[in-house]
Amino acid sequence: MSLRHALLGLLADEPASGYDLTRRFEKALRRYAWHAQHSQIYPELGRLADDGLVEVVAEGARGRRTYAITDAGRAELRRWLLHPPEVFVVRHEFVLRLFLLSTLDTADARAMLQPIVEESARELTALREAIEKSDATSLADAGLPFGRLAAEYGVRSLETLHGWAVWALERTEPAGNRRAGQASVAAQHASRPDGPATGPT
Amino acid sequence: MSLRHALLGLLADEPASGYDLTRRFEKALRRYAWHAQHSQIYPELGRLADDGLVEVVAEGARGRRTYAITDAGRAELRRWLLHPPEVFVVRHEFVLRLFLLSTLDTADARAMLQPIVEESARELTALREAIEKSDATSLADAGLPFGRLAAEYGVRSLETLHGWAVWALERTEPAGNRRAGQASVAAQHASRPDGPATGPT
DNA sequence: AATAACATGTAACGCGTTACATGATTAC
DNA sequence: GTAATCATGTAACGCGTTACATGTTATT
Repeated sequence: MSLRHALLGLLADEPASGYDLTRRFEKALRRYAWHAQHSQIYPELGRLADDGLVEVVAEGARGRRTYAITDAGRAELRRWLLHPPEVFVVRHEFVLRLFLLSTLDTADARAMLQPIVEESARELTALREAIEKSDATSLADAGLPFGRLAAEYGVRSLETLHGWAVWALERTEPAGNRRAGQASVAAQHASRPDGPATGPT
Repeated sequence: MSLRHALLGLLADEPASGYDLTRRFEKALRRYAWHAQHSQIYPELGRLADDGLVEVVAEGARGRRTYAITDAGRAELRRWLLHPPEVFVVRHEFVLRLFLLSTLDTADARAMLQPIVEESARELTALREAIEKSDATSLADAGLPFGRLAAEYGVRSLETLHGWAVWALERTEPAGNRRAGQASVAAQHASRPDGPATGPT
Protein backbone atom coordinates (compact mmCIF):
# COMPACT_ATOMS: atom_id res chain seq x y z
CA MET A 1 0.00 0.00 0.00
CA SER A 2 2.22 2.74 -1.30
CA LEU A 3 -0.28 5.58 -1.05
CA ARG A 4 -0.01 5.44 2.72
CA HIS A 5 3.73 5.83 2.59
CA ALA A 6 3.70 8.42 -0.12
CA LEU A 7 1.48 10.54 2.14
CA LEU A 8 3.74 9.93 5.13
CA GLY A 9 6.70 10.94 2.98
CA LEU A 10 5.09 14.17 1.89
CA LEU A 11 4.09 14.98 5.47
CA ALA A 12 7.60 14.16 6.69
CA ASP A 13 8.74 17.18 4.70
CA GLU A 14 6.11 19.54 6.10
CA PRO A 15 2.58 19.56 7.46
CA ALA A 16 -0.13 19.89 4.83
CA SER A 17 -3.84 19.58 4.21
CA GLY A 18 -5.49 17.03 1.96
CA TYR A 19 -5.83 19.74 -0.60
CA ASP A 20 -2.10 20.57 -0.46
CA LEU A 21 -1.21 16.91 -0.74
CA THR A 22 -3.43 16.49 -3.76
CA ARG A 23 -1.58 19.30 -5.53
CA ARG A 24 1.80 17.92 -4.56
CA PHE A 25 0.93 14.55 -6.04
CA GLU A 26 -0.17 16.36 -9.17
CA LYS A 27 2.92 18.51 -9.42
CA ALA A 28 5.78 16.42 -8.17
CA LEU A 29 4.95 12.72 -8.04
CA ARG A 30 2.44 12.08 -10.80
CA ARG A 31 4.86 12.29 -13.67
CA TYR A 32 7.54 10.01 -12.24
CA ALA A 33 6.48 7.96 -9.29
CA TRP A 34 2.92 7.77 -8.06
CA HIS A 35 -0.45 9.25 -8.58
CA ALA A 36 -3.46 9.80 -6.38
CA GLN A 37 -6.54 11.96 -6.42
CA HIS A 38 -8.30 13.75 -3.61
CA SER A 39 -10.98 11.06 -3.55
CA GLN A 40 -8.34 8.61 -2.45
CA ILE A 41 -6.26 10.97 -0.34
CA TYR A 42 -8.94 12.22 2.07
CA PRO A 43 -10.10 8.80 3.25
CA GLU A 44 -6.50 7.59 3.58
CA LEU A 45 -5.59 10.61 5.71
CA GLY A 46 -8.49 9.66 7.95
CA ARG A 47 -7.20 6.12 8.30
CA LEU A 48 -3.64 7.34 8.95
CA ALA A 49 -4.99 9.57 11.72
CA ASP A 50 -6.96 6.66 13.18
CA ASP A 51 -3.74 4.66 13.24
CA GLY A 52 -1.86 7.47 14.96
CA LEU A 53 0.63 7.95 12.12
CA VAL A 54 -0.51 11.50 11.42
CA GLU A 55 -2.44 14.07 13.42
CA VAL A 56 -4.40 17.25 12.82
CA VAL A 57 -2.27 20.17 13.94
CA ALA A 58 -4.38 23.08 12.71
CA GLU A 59 -7.86 23.88 11.47
CA GLY A 60 -8.32 26.81 9.13
CA ALA A 61 -10.86 28.50 6.93
CA ARG A 62 -13.22 26.46 4.74
CA GLY A 63 -12.88 23.41 6.93
CA ARG A 64 -9.19 23.09 6.17
CA ARG A 65 -7.37 20.60 8.35
CA THR A 66 -3.59 20.58 8.41
CA TYR A 67 -2.02 17.22 9.13
CA ALA A 68 1.46 16.53 10.48
CA ILE A 69 3.35 13.26 10.71
CA THR A 70 3.77 11.79 14.20
CA ASP A 71 6.79 9.98 15.61
CA ALA A 72 5.00 6.70 14.97
CA GLY A 73 4.44 7.84 11.39
CA ARG A 74 8.12 8.62 10.90
CA ALA A 75 9.07 5.26 12.32
CA GLU A 76 6.67 3.51 9.96
CA LEU A 77 7.95 5.47 6.96
CA ARG A 78 11.53 4.60 7.85
CA ARG A 79 10.69 0.94 8.36
CA TRP A 80 8.99 0.82 4.98
CA LEU A 81 11.88 2.53 3.18
CA LEU A 82 14.48 0.24 4.69
CA HIS A 83 12.56 -2.93 3.82
CA PRO A 84 11.88 -2.94 0.09
CA PRO A 85 10.08 -5.87 -1.49
CA GLU A 86 12.08 -8.25 -3.63
CA VAL A 87 10.19 -7.44 -6.79
CA PHE A 88 8.57 -4.14 -7.56
CA VAL A 89 5.33 -3.90 -9.45
CA VAL A 90 5.66 -1.33 -12.18
CA ARG A 91 2.79 0.18 -14.09
CA HIS A 92 4.10 2.66 -16.57
CA GLU A 93 2.07 3.13 -19.70
CA PHE A 94 4.67 5.31 -21.34
CA VAL A 95 7.35 2.64 -21.08
CA LEU A 96 4.86 0.02 -22.24
CA ARG A 97 4.39 2.09 -25.38
CA LEU A 98 8.14 2.24 -25.90
CA PHE A 99 8.29 -1.53 -25.70
CA LEU A 100 5.49 -1.96 -28.21
CA LEU A 101 7.20 0.40 -30.65
CA SER A 102 8.72 -2.64 -32.33
CA THR A 103 5.29 -3.69 -33.61
CA LEU A 104 5.11 -0.60 -35.83
CA ASP A 105 6.64 -0.06 -39.25
CA THR A 106 9.38 2.51 -39.75
CA ALA A 107 7.17 5.47 -40.62
CA ASP A 108 4.83 4.90 -37.67
CA ALA A 109 7.72 4.36 -35.30
CA ARG A 110 9.22 7.69 -36.32
CA ALA A 111 5.86 9.39 -35.79
CA MET A 112 5.88 8.01 -32.27
CA LEU A 113 9.50 8.91 -31.50
CA GLN A 114 9.59 12.49 -32.75
CA PRO A 115 7.24 13.93 -30.11
CA ILE A 116 9.20 12.11 -27.42
CA VAL A 117 12.40 13.81 -28.51
CA GLU A 118 10.74 17.19 -28.34
CA GLU A 119 8.75 16.74 -25.18
CA SER A 120 11.66 15.28 -23.20
CA ALA A 121 13.82 18.23 -24.25
CA ARG A 122 11.18 20.67 -23.03
CA GLU A 123 10.75 18.93 -19.71
CA LEU A 124 14.47 18.69 -19.21
CA THR A 125 14.89 22.40 -19.73
CA ALA A 126 12.12 23.14 -17.24
CA LEU A 127 13.56 20.84 -14.60
CA ARG A 128 17.09 22.19 -15.06
CA GLU A 129 15.78 25.70 -14.59
CA ALA A 130 13.96 24.71 -11.42
CA ILE A 131 17.17 23.21 -10.06
CA GLU A 132 19.26 26.26 -10.93
CA LYS A 133 16.71 28.54 -9.35
CA SER A 134 16.76 26.41 -6.23
CA ASP A 135 20.56 26.32 -6.11
CA ALA A 136 20.62 30.10 -6.47
CA THR A 137 18.66 30.63 -3.28
CA SER A 138 21.58 28.97 -1.50
CA LEU A 139 19.17 27.34 0.88
CA ALA A 140 19.37 23.59 0.51
CA ASP A 141 16.72 22.12 -1.74
CA ALA A 142 14.52 25.17 -1.60
CA GLY A 143 11.75 24.68 -4.09
CA LEU A 144 12.71 21.15 -5.01
CA PRO A 145 9.89 19.02 -3.71
CA PHE A 146 11.93 15.92 -2.94
CA GLY A 147 15.36 17.32 -2.56
CA ARG A 148 18.38 17.53 -4.76
CA LEU A 149 18.82 13.76 -5.08
CA ALA A 150 15.38 13.16 -6.54
CA ALA A 151 15.72 16.16 -8.84
CA GLU A 152 18.99 14.78 -10.12
CA TYR A 153 17.35 11.43 -10.75
CA GLY A 154 14.66 13.22 -12.74
CA VAL A 155 17.20 15.12 -14.83
CA ARG A 156 19.21 12.02 -15.57
CA SER A 157 16.13 10.01 -16.48
CA LEU A 158 14.97 12.69 -18.88
CA GLU A 159 18.43 12.92 -20.43
CA THR A 160 18.38 9.16 -20.90
CA LEU A 161 14.95 9.22 -22.49
CA HIS A 162 15.92 12.05 -24.78
CA GLY A 163 19.21 10.48 -25.80
CA TRP A 164 17.55 7.15 -26.45
CA ALA A 165 14.78 8.66 -28.58
CA VAL A 166 17.30 10.59 -30.68
CA TRP A 167 19.36 7.41 -31.13
CA ALA A 168 16.25 5.38 -31.96
CA LEU A 169 15.20 7.93 -34.58
CA GLU A 170 18.65 7.72 -36.16
CA ARG A 171 18.42 3.95 -36.35
CA THR A 172 14.98 4.17 -37.87
CA GLU A 173 15.65 6.38 -40.81
CA PRO A 174 13.18 6.59 -43.66
CA ALA A 175 13.93 4.59 -46.82
CA GLY A 176 16.86 5.95 -48.83
CA ASN A 177 18.73 7.78 -46.05
CA ARG A 178 20.13 4.58 -44.73
CA ARG A 179 22.08 1.72 -46.22
CA ALA A 180 19.32 -0.85 -45.81
CA GLY A 181 16.25 1.29 -45.35
CA GLN A 182 12.84 0.32 -43.97
CA ALA A 183 12.43 -2.10 -41.16
CA SER A 184 14.54 -4.69 -42.86
CA VAL A 185 16.46 -7.30 -41.01
CA ALA A 186 19.74 -5.67 -41.99
CA ALA A 187 18.67 -2.26 -40.74
CA GLN A 188 18.06 -3.68 -37.31
CA HIS A 189 21.71 -4.51 -37.12
CA ALA A 190 23.60 -1.27 -37.34
CA SER A 191 26.19 -0.70 -34.64
CA ARG A 192 25.39 1.66 -31.80
CA PRO A 193 26.48 5.13 -33.02
CA ASP A 194 26.37 7.06 -29.73
CA GLY A 195 25.35 4.47 -27.20
CA PRO A 196 26.98 4.59 -23.79
CA ALA A 197 30.04 2.40 -23.69
CA THR A 198 31.31 1.82 -20.19
CA GLY A 199 30.03 -0.71 -17.70
CA PRO A 200 29.02 -0.15 -14.11
CA THR A 201 31.78 0.94 -11.75
CA MET B 1 -6.97 0.09 -20.49
CA SER B 2 -3.35 -0.80 -21.16
CA LEU B 3 -3.60 -4.52 -20.50
CA ARG B 4 -5.61 -4.96 -23.69
CA HIS B 5 -2.93 -3.26 -25.73
CA ALA B 6 -0.07 -4.97 -23.96
CA LEU B 7 -1.65 -8.28 -24.95
CA LEU B 8 -2.18 -7.13 -28.52
CA GLY B 9 1.45 -6.01 -28.60
CA LEU B 10 2.70 -9.37 -27.40
CA LEU B 11 0.51 -11.20 -29.90
CA ALA B 12 1.66 -8.88 -32.70
CA ASP B 13 5.08 -10.43 -32.24
CA GLU B 14 3.87 -14.02 -32.37
CA PRO B 15 0.83 -16.14 -31.51
CA ALA B 16 0.73 -17.38 -27.94
CA SER B 17 -1.48 -18.96 -25.32
CA GLY B 18 -2.64 -17.32 -22.12
CA TYR B 19 -0.01 -19.32 -20.34
CA ASP B 20 2.74 -18.08 -22.66
CA LEU B 21 1.56 -14.51 -22.27
CA THR B 22 1.59 -14.80 -18.50
CA ARG B 23 5.22 -15.85 -18.60
CA ARG B 24 6.15 -13.10 -21.01
CA PHE B 25 4.63 -10.50 -18.72
CA GLU B 26 6.62 -12.00 -15.89
CA LYS B 27 9.87 -12.12 -17.77
CA ALA B 28 9.92 -9.10 -20.00
CA LEU B 29 7.37 -6.48 -18.98
CA ARG B 30 6.96 -6.77 -15.24
CA ARG B 31 10.22 -5.17 -14.28
CA TYR B 32 9.95 -2.12 -16.52
CA ALA B 33 6.55 -1.46 -17.98
CA TRP B 34 3.47 -3.43 -16.96
CA HIS B 35 2.39 -6.34 -14.92
CA ALA B 36 -0.50 -8.79 -15.15
CA GLN B 37 -1.30 -12.21 -13.79
CA HIS B 38 -3.06 -15.10 -15.43
CA SER B 39 -6.24 -14.31 -13.53
CA GLN B 40 -6.44 -11.06 -15.44
CA ILE B 41 -5.03 -12.30 -18.73
CA TYR B 42 -7.44 -15.17 -19.44
CA PRO B 43 -10.63 -13.15 -19.13
CA GLU B 44 -9.14 -10.30 -21.16
CA LEU B 45 -8.15 -12.69 -23.95
CA GLY B 46 -11.77 -13.83 -24.00
CA ARG B 47 -12.98 -10.26 -24.36
CA LEU B 48 -10.41 -9.53 -27.07
CA ALA B 49 -11.66 -12.57 -28.97
CA ASP B 50 -15.28 -11.44 -28.53
CA ASP B 51 -14.28 -8.10 -30.02
CA GLY B 52 -12.55 -9.74 -32.95
CA LEU B 53 -9.11 -8.33 -32.11
CA VAL B 54 -7.58 -11.75 -31.55
CA GLU B 55 -8.60 -15.26 -32.58
CA VAL B 56 -7.86 -18.81 -31.58
CA VAL B 57 -5.56 -20.34 -34.20
CA ALA B 58 -4.72 -23.64 -32.55
CA GLU B 59 -5.84 -25.92 -29.76
CA GLY B 60 -3.30 -28.18 -28.16
CA ALA B 61 -2.82 -30.55 -25.31
CA ARG B 62 -4.17 -29.76 -21.86
CA GLY B 63 -6.80 -27.39 -23.23
CA ARG B 64 -4.18 -25.07 -24.59
CA ARG B 65 -5.52 -22.40 -26.93
CA THR B 66 -3.13 -20.40 -29.05
CA TYR B 67 -4.29 -16.91 -29.91
CA ALA B 68 -3.16 -14.73 -32.80
CA ILE B 69 -3.79 -11.05 -33.44
CA THR B 70 -6.24 -10.24 -36.25
CA ASP B 71 -6.02 -7.39 -38.74
CA ALA B 72 -8.55 -5.50 -36.66
CA GLY B 73 -6.31 -6.12 -33.63
CA ARG B 74 -3.28 -4.75 -35.40
CA ALA B 75 -5.22 -1.69 -36.48
CA GLU B 76 -6.38 -1.10 -32.91
CA LEU B 77 -2.84 -1.51 -31.55
CA ARG B 78 -1.49 0.95 -34.11
CA ARG B 79 -4.25 3.47 -33.40
CA TRP B 80 -3.51 3.25 -29.69
CA LEU B 81 0.24 3.66 -30.13
CA LEU B 82 -0.13 6.68 -32.40
CA HIS B 83 -2.55 8.45 -30.06
CA PRO B 84 -0.92 8.78 -26.67
CA PRO B 85 -2.77 10.53 -23.84
CA GLU B 86 -1.54 13.94 -22.79
CA VAL B 87 -0.55 12.83 -19.33
CA PHE B 88 0.55 9.37 -18.39
CA VAL B 89 -0.32 7.81 -15.11
CA VAL B 90 2.74 6.33 -13.53
CA ARG B 91 2.76 3.90 -10.65
CA HIS B 92 6.28 2.97 -9.80
CA GLU B 93 6.98 2.07 -6.22
CA PHE B 94 10.72 1.93 -6.72
CA VAL B 95 10.88 5.51 -7.95
CA LEU B 96 8.55 6.59 -5.16
CA ARG B 97 11.08 5.17 -2.73
CA LEU B 98 13.87 7.13 -4.40
CA PHE B 99 11.84 10.29 -3.99
CA LEU B 100 11.22 9.63 -0.32
CA LEU B 101 14.91 9.01 0.30
CA SER B 102 15.23 12.64 1.35
CA THR B 103 13.19 11.93 4.47
CA LEU B 104 15.93 9.66 5.83
CA ASP B 105 19.08 10.62 7.66
CA THR B 106 22.48 10.04 6.09
CA ALA B 107 23.12 6.57 7.49
CA ASP B 108 19.68 5.27 6.52
CA ALA B 109 19.91 6.83 3.08
CA ARG B 110 23.18 5.03 2.46
CA ALA B 111 21.66 1.77 3.60
CA MET B 112 19.00 2.29 0.98
CA LEU B 113 21.36 3.32 -1.82
CA GLN B 114 23.98 0.62 -1.49
CA PRO B 115 21.78 -2.29 -2.60
CA ILE B 116 20.58 -0.23 -5.55
CA VAL B 117 24.15 0.25 -6.74
CA GLU B 118 24.77 -3.47 -6.56
CA GLU B 119 21.48 -4.70 -7.95
CA SER B 120 21.49 -2.31 -10.91
CA ALA B 121 25.01 -3.42 -11.78
CA ARG B 122 23.93 -7.05 -11.73
CA GLU B 123 20.89 -6.45 -13.89
CA LEU B 124 22.87 -4.35 -16.31
CA THR B 125 25.38 -7.12 -16.80
CA ALA B 126 22.62 -9.64 -17.43
CA LEU B 127 20.87 -7.44 -19.96
CA ARG B 128 24.11 -6.59 -21.78
CA GLU B 129 24.88 -10.28 -22.07
CA ALA B 130 21.41 -10.99 -23.48
CA ILE B 131 21.93 -8.28 -26.09
CA GLU B 132 25.35 -9.54 -27.07
CA LYS B 133 24.07 -13.06 -27.37
CA SER B 134 21.22 -11.84 -29.54
CA ASP B 135 23.55 -9.76 -31.73
CA ALA B 136 25.80 -12.79 -32.18
CA THR B 137 23.05 -14.88 -33.73
CA SER B 138 23.05 -12.31 -36.56
CA LEU B 139 19.29 -12.66 -36.82
CA ALA B 140 17.66 -9.37 -35.94
CA ASP B 141 16.47 -9.12 -32.35
CA ALA B 142 16.54 -12.84 -31.81
CA GLY B 143 15.88 -13.47 -28.15
CA LEU B 144 15.16 -9.85 -27.29
CA PRO B 145 11.50 -9.83 -26.41
CA PHE B 146 10.73 -6.31 -27.59
CA GLY B 147 13.48 -5.73 -30.05
CA ARG B 148 16.74 -3.92 -29.99
CA LEU B 149 15.20 -0.49 -29.33
CA ALA B 150 13.48 -1.56 -26.12
CA ALA B 151 16.58 -3.46 -24.97
CA GLU B 152 18.65 -0.34 -25.50
CA TYR B 153 16.18 1.68 -23.48
CA GLY B 154 16.51 -0.87 -20.70
CA VAL B 155 20.31 -0.73 -20.75
CA ARG B 156 20.37 3.04 -20.71
CA SER B 157 17.83 3.23 -17.89
CA LEU B 158 19.84 0.83 -15.79
CA GLU B 159 23.03 2.75 -16.49
CA THR B 160 21.28 5.92 -15.41
CA LEU B 161 20.00 4.33 -12.22
CA HIS B 162 23.39 2.91 -11.41
CA GLY B 163 25.23 6.15 -12.12
CA TRP B 164 22.77 8.13 -10.08
CA ALA B 165 22.97 5.80 -7.09
CA VAL B 166 26.78 5.92 -7.12
CA TRP B 167 26.66 9.69 -7.33
CA ALA B 168 24.07 9.90 -4.57
CA LEU B 169 26.19 7.70 -2.31
CA GLU B 170 29.17 9.98 -2.91
CA ARG B 171 27.16 13.02 -1.95
CA THR B 172 25.90 11.30 1.16
CA GLU B 173 29.13 10.31 2.79
CA PRO B 174 29.24 9.35 6.43
CA ALA B 175 30.39 11.98 8.94
CA GLY B 176 34.10 12.74 8.72
CA ASN B 177 34.74 11.74 5.11
CA ARG B 178 33.22 14.90 3.81
CA ARG B 179 33.79 18.58 4.48
CA ALA B 180 30.43 19.20 6.10
CA GLY B 181 29.34 15.72 7.03
CA GLN B 182 25.85 14.43 7.97
CA ALA B 183 22.76 15.74 6.31
CA SER B 184 23.69 19.34 6.96
CA VAL B 185 22.54 22.19 4.81
CA ALA B 186 26.05 22.71 3.50
CA ALA B 187 26.46 19.06 2.53
CA GLN B 188 23.41 19.28 0.32
CA HIS B 189 25.21 21.88 -1.76
CA ALA B 190 28.20 20.16 -3.22
CA SER B 191 28.69 20.58 -6.94
CA ARG B 192 27.83 17.71 -9.23
CA PRO B 193 31.04 15.63 -9.42
CA ASP B 194 30.21 13.37 -12.33
CA GLY B 195 26.81 14.51 -13.41
CA PRO B 196 26.08 14.64 -17.13
CA ALA B 197 26.81 18.05 -18.52
CA THR B 198 25.30 18.61 -21.93
CA GLY B 199 21.75 19.60 -22.71
CA PRO B 200 19.36 18.08 -25.19
CA THR B 201 20.38 18.29 -28.84
C1' DA C 1 4.79 -43.61 -8.91
C1' DA C 2 5.67 -39.08 -7.88
C1' DT C 3 6.79 -34.51 -8.95
C1' DA C 4 7.20 -30.55 -11.74
C1' DA C 5 5.51 -27.96 -15.25
C1' DC C 6 1.74 -27.00 -18.27
C1' DA C 7 -2.77 -25.00 -18.72
C1' DT C 8 -7.05 -22.66 -17.59
C1' DG C 9 -10.70 -20.64 -14.84
C1' DT C 10 -13.25 -17.82 -11.21
C1' DA C 11 -14.70 -15.52 -6.61
C1' DA C 12 -13.74 -12.20 -3.12
C1' DC C 13 -11.65 -8.38 -1.85
C1' DG C 14 -9.09 -4.07 -2.11
C1' DC C 15 -7.25 -0.25 -4.66
C1' DG C 16 -8.02 3.53 -7.96
C1' DT C 17 -10.87 6.49 -11.16
C1' DT C 18 -14.79 8.96 -12.48
C1' DA C 19 -18.54 11.35 -11.32
C1' DC C 20 -21.53 13.45 -8.24
C1' DA C 21 -22.08 16.78 -4.48
C1' DT C 22 -21.48 20.78 -1.47
C1' DG C 23 -19.93 24.94 0.38
C1' DA C 24 -16.45 28.94 1.73
C1' DT C 25 -13.22 32.51 0.52
C1' DT C 26 -10.60 35.48 -2.48
C1' DA C 27 -9.73 38.32 -6.50
C1' DC C 28 -11.49 41.07 -10.01
C1' DG D 1 -21.58 40.04 -8.08
C1' DT D 2 -19.30 36.53 -10.28
C1' DA D 3 -15.71 33.64 -11.34
C1' DA D 4 -11.78 31.22 -9.76
C1' DT D 5 -9.76 28.85 -6.28
C1' DC D 6 -9.86 26.63 -1.99
C1' DA D 7 -11.51 22.70 0.51
C1' DT D 8 -13.70 18.37 1.62
C1' DG D 9 -16.51 14.26 1.04
C1' DT D 10 -18.69 9.92 -0.99
C1' DA D 11 -20.93 6.43 -4.33
C1' DA D 12 -20.47 3.52 -8.27
C1' DC D 13 -17.82 1.23 -11.12
C1' DG D 14 -13.72 -0.93 -13.09
C1' DC D 15 -9.14 -2.73 -12.68
C1' DG D 16 -5.82 -5.71 -10.24
C1' DT D 17 -4.37 -9.13 -6.58
C1' DT D 18 -4.91 -13.03 -3.81
C1' DA D 19 -6.70 -17.19 -3.13
C1' DC D 20 -9.29 -21.03 -4.38
C1' DA D 21 -10.03 -24.69 -7.75
C1' DT D 22 -9.20 -28.27 -11.28
C1' DG D 23 -7.13 -31.23 -14.50
C1' DT D 24 -3.23 -32.82 -18.02
C1' DT D 25 1.32 -34.03 -19.70
C1' DA D 26 6.22 -34.73 -19.32
C1' DT D 27 10.13 -36.02 -16.62
C1' DT D 28 12.63 -38.82 -13.43
